[in-house]
Amino acid sequence: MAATNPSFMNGVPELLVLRLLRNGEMYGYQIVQAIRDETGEVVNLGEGVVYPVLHALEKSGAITAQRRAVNGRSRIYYALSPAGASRLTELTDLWARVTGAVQQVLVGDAHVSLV
Amino acid sequence: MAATNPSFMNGVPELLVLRLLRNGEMYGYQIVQAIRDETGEVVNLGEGVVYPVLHALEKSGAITAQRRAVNGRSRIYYALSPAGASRLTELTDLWARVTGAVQQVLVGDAHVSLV
DNA sequence: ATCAATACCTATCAGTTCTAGGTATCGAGA
DNA sequence: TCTCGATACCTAGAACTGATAGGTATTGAT
Repeated sequence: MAATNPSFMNGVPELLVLRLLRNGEMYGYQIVQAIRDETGEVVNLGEGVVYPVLHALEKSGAITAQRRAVNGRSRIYYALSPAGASRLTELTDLWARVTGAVQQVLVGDAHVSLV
Repeated sequence: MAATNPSFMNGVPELLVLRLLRNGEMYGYQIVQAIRDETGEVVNLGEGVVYPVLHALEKSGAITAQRRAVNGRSRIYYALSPAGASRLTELTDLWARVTGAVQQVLVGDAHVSLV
């Protein structure tokens, strides 16, 4: 990151996880699948990516964890905290700003070579 | 990267540089400023980022370099090669796919928690 | 004479994602 | 019964890349 530059797509996993949790609690394995499914497999984050993100988010207080047994399977359900909601808003804004800025370059013809 | 996952925003600097050069040749310092200006300072890539990208692109044959003196200043002008144009198309597509996929998650309400 | 701007460069740090494993349970099918 | 795929969790280390922080040299303005 840096005060100057908004760490590009770094944080995309974080953004996706937070956004998914906004619709209700989910557990890790489910999140992994949801990301794969909802993006039409364009984005396919492995468990090795998602779990550490979840742990970091929990540690930072953005989400809360609650172990629960369902169908004889132990799952850890995560829920968005108020702090997490703020963080989500923040990241969503950043995402919009950055993609918008890049898009502007992609579309624009501002620059014209005068050699 | 990986066969499975399209290295997120990694490559944004590369994408921006290639796109700028599509409008005509430019030199490094100019590119740094163009990125800053055209993105309204949202994206501000330092010279330490841009120059290495230029060198890598030249090495891979995506752009060609030509040293020229202008106003007593030595500049290295870069121009897009056909290979670079292909690469640009490729990256632009990837960019659209990834941002589209993320957007889909950001907007969608597909997931509903049934607990 | 100094200092900001121009114009180039590289080495190293820092941060994240990806890979590649590992454990354990459940249910279906051979 | 035994196996194997799916479910569900986890971590360590590799790999990549952008960011930082320097460095050199010239021009032109104060």
